[in-house]
Amino acid sequence: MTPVTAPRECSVAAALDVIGEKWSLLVVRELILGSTKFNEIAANTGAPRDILTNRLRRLEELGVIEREEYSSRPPRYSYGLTKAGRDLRPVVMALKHWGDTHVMGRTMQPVYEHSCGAVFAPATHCAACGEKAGGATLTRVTS
Amino acid sequence: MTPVTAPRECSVAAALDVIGEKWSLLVVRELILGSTKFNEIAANTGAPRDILTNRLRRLEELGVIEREEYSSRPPRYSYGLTKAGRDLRPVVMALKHWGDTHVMGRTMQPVYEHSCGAVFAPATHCAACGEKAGGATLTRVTS
DNA sequence: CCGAGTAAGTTGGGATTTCCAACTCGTCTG
DNA sequence: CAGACGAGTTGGAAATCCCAACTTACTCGG
Repeated sequence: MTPVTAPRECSVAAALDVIGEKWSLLVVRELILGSTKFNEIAANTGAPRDILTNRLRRLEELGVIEREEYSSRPPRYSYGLTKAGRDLRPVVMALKHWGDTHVMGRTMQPVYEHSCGAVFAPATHCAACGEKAGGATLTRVTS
Repeated sequence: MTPVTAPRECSVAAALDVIGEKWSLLVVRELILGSTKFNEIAANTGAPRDILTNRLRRLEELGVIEREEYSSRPPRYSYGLTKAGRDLRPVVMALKHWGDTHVMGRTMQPVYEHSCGAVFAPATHCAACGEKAGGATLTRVTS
């Protein structure tokens, strides 16, 4: 019997521990969009430089990003996503789509066009069989 | 030419302004999982009660959740998702999947099974034509 | 050689948020 | 009447955040 005060154990919470701090996900967005250098990331996200240093270190520690020394003396580093970081793409895309439809409202045009010509809206499918994954097609295996 | 100091305008940032504060997305998760009452949400998320009050008010203001009076005298409210809130499901699912694979590592079982029998992994498809949407199939329409 | 510029941070200090435990208020329950 | 419940409030300490200025180590133009 878990004590009454124990919050739910959950991988959403675990994920948010890693990328839920302010600026973290914007850093990931920047890296997805191709920024690599400290100043670029700072300018494009608007994050304070000291906080950014913090986030970059932490994300590196946790294996989301990696930095590469592109010059020693003076030591200069560039940043990039690891596989784990690249796997955040669906998260950022989902967030982007939600922001487009529910925050930006009607004041902005949709931003992506699929190769079929339609304005892009994401639909979640099963990666194994390719079929659309609605709520009814999914069964919870663990609590 | 945009001034050097302007951060990138972006719906990801806009979305994070709404649901990027600490606890906000966990509140949404709880509502998706079916919690409706203040104490339930507080216990299951672990959020401090005063912060929770704040987040609930803000999310209501922004149209993500709504509260319903289920008893006047003493006034008691229950919480639920609006359409905008329900549309956050893909975001939470994507986050959950990422947490499962990259944070929980091998210490936990995957949690969903698709009706085809495979362990569920999400793949993003175009909602219009149903085809898989890889990076190359998408073209940016606006900056 | 001198001054300006670039890059990636550090630093100090104040402003803002968060956290926690305890308290309220009105109403049901035994 | 003595709790207990449900949904918050409150006060004050602790942790974070933000900003502007500074540092270090080069490179480039004149």
